[in-house]
Amino acid sequence: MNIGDVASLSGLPAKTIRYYEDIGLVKPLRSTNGYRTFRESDAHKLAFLGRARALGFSIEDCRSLLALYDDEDRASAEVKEIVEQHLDRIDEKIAELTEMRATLAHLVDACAGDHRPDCPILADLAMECSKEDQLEKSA
Amino acid sequence: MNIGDVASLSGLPAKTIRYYEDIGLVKPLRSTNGYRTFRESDAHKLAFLGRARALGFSIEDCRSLLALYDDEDRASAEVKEIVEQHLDRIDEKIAELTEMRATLAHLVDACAGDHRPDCPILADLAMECSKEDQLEKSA
DNA sequence: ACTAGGGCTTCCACTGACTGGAAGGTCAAC
DNA sequence: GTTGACCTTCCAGTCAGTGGAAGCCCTAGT
Repeated sequence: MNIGDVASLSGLPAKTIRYYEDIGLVKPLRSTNGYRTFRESDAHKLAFLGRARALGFSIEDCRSLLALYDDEDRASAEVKEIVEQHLDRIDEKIAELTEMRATLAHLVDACAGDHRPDCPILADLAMECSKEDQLEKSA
Repeated sequence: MNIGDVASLSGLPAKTIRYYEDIGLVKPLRSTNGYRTFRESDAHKLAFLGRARALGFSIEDCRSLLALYDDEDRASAEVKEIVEQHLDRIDEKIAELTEMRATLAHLVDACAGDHRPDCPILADLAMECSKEDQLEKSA
C-alpha cells in the first residue's frame, strides 16, 4: 500500500502519517522507487492512532498504548493506568472550562450589548470595581 | 516601574510581558540604561491581559478587547459579541471533552486492570470487534 | 515519443503562546 | 571592588501537526 491508500483507510492526512513515521510511531518499508510501502499491520496501527488521538490521548500516550498493543504479555492494568490518568486530565479541563463558562455567562448577562460604551465586561476585566465588589468576589 | 514590578503586580512572568511587548500588546517606555519603564496604564493593561487570558481569550481576542477598552466611544455590543463567540467556543470544547470522557469512562469500566493481557480498551482502539459490536456502536 | 496529471519524495517554515537558557550589561549593598 | 539580583537580547524548544516549494515517478492519452 502507498501512503495515499493508508491515508484513506485510516482517515489520517498523508502529511500526518509521514510525521508519525518521523517520530517513530510507524515504520513502513520502502520500495525501490523510494515510496513508502505500508503493510496491513501498519494500516492497523495508523487506524489505532487515529482513534486514540480522537479520544484526546497525547502522542506519548499513543506511543505507550501502541507498545502495549504490540506486547502480547502486557498487563491490562498498565493500559487502564494510562487511560485513567487521561480521564483525570480531561476532568480537570472540563472543570476549568466550566468555571470560565460560568464567569463569562455572568458577564454576558450583565452587559447591555448596545451602542453605549458602558460595559461591565470591560469593567470586570479591568477590575474597576468598588470595595464592595471586591469583597463580594473574595467571598 | 521596571519589569519585575509589573510582573509581581500583574502576576505575569517577566518573559510573558516581554513577549507581549514583542507582539505589540503593551508599549513600555525605555529608560537610558535600556530597561523597560512601565507606566500605571501599562500595569493596568497587563493586569487586564492576565485576567482575559485566564478566562481563555486568545491573544487576538485580547488585542481586540484592549482596543475596545482604550476606545471611549466603543459600543458595548462589540465587546459582548467577542465574549459570546468565546462562550460558544468554550461550549463546543466542553461538549467535545464530555463525549471523550464518556467513551473513556466506559472503556475503563470494562477493563479488569489486572495482570492479564486481555484488554477491552486496546480491543476498542484496534476495533478488533465482531459485526454485532459494530452494529451496536453505530446504533 | 511526448506530455499532462496525479501521486510521491524531501526539506523548510509556520502555527499559539509562551518558556528555558546562554551571554552579557546595570545597579545597590556590603 | 565584588557579589548578587535584576535587566537586556537572541536562539531554541514546546505540541502536533500544516502549508508550500522543488523535484522525482508512473500511467494514460495523443
